[in-house]
Amino acid sequence: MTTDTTTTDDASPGPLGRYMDVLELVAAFPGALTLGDVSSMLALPKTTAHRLLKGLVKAGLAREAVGGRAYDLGERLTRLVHATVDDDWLATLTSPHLRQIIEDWGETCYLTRLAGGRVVVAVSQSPDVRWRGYVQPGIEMPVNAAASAKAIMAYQDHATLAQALAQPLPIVTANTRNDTAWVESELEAVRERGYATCIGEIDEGLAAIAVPVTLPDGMVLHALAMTGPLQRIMNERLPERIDALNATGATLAKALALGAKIRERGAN
Amino acid sequence: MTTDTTTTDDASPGPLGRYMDVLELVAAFPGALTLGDVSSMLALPKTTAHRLLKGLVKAGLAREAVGGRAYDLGERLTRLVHATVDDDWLATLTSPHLRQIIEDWGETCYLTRLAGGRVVVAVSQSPDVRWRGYVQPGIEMPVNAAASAKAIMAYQDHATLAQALAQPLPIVTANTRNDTAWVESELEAVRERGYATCIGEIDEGLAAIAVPVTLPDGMVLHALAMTGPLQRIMNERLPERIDALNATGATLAKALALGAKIRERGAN
DNA sequence: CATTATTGTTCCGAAATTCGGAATTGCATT
DNA sequence: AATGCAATTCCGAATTTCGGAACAATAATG
Repeated sequence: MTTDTTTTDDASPGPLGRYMDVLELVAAFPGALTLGDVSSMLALPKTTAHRLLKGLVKAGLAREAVGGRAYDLGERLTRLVHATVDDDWLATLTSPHLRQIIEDWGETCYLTRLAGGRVVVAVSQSPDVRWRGYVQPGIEMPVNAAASAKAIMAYQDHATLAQALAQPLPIVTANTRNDTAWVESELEAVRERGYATCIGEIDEGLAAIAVPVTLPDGMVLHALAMTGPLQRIMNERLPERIDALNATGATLAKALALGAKIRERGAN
Repeated sequence: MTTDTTTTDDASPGPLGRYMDVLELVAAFPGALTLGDVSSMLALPKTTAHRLLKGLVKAGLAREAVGGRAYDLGERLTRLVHATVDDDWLATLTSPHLRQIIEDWGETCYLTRLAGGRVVVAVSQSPDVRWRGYVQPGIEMPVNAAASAKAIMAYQDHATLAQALAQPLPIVTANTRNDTAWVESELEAVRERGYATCIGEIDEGLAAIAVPVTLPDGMVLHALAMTGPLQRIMNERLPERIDALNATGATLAKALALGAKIRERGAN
């Protein structure tokens, strides 16, 4: 009778829950994770672990390593992501420019884009490997906290903005605010200054600045951002940083527009 | 023959089969696929489609678009891939060099690496978007056909090679051979010439050439390859191409070794 | 503004699946 | 040979899924 009420319990792992746990583990130790490892690390009976792994393999999410005694990720998984995220060509197009910023400033910078009403990271470049985990392609940037999201949302029509604000806005640190009025005032400030900030609203010690990337037709679908330790980002050289971002942003806008046109031409 | 559903039936979709079908569909129309679409396209009852979609959402593989009336891919999916394929830093490191080749030769080129006994694409750059589908990161290169796989496998110890040859070797075109003896002679030829070829063995009209990337310690874990239409790749300028690949390969070897060292240092 | 289509969601019994303990096979080491 | 360990198969009990039908919510229409 251990089954509690669980009517429409949102917190339940769902049918795929354990499969995902295993998959996550496989991803953590690709090509080196054995059945026994899964069994003991997740405290699952050997039989169950075995069935889950085989299920993943059959689904194409995982595959057995050549030795046969280990598992790693399946092709289907990577294919799914790369097929969907057409940020692929976008990365090719913009990486050099982002790298230029790194050389000049030594800070992590990234390009975000509006996708399905959300702002997600499209391309990111960092001088330090340890930043990789922070801004990964595909990660969503909340409107009420991230500079890059503010920079984009400040230039959307009312409907898009309203939808975004209707979503639950996360509270991450003590500096995060999630009341609609505040967000709107923040966006107004962005429109006045021409750039957006995130001051300890996602991580206490970190700050980010972002500028909108305005396409030739006047639309803003992307933002270019730079992030790093709060003191270093928000120091007296801030105006210079903004100028640099704006300059690169203008270049990117042209490249993006051209890229979209070429891509469209090929999609017949 | 106990029952109709045979016990170890390899062709069965498995428990995740229908989930994957739905996920595939979501990936095909990200942010625009509605419940009804899934239901009718996969000929599933509305109820079933609904349950599958919710399951995917709960697992983090999909998520509802902001409007609430559509679905797109979840963050977890992209995160899994990007976290696993630590080709992430590798891409950062090598993309510029690959792009240089594109500028010089106008052909698709890519870097493969040995991962868990298989050769998989790590980074790929192409002048033409339409090539994207061909060589995508994560895709496996068969030892008996792909130039990049031959280039790597030619320099592995006997055990590794034996394991690779023990795998089922795919026949893709009329030019594909999959007998072990032939593969070994092909690898011997690679060691003599210093480069590997794939002449219509994966696609009738396409060819590829690849050189091993020899790391400072003498190990070969990567290959650098160029691919394109058969007549264009295998023409009289072939020696020049090989030279170009070798030159870039030497550069990459240093960069890779350094990158690995840095990465190792940070993993404490 | 009322009405009608359309789409998304909940309910629930029947059916099929998973669950995991125990026994078996296969592989590598001593 | 013999042993130890990991992977796999077997199978009854229990939980889950399956999908038709009713229901609710939203968009389209008169």
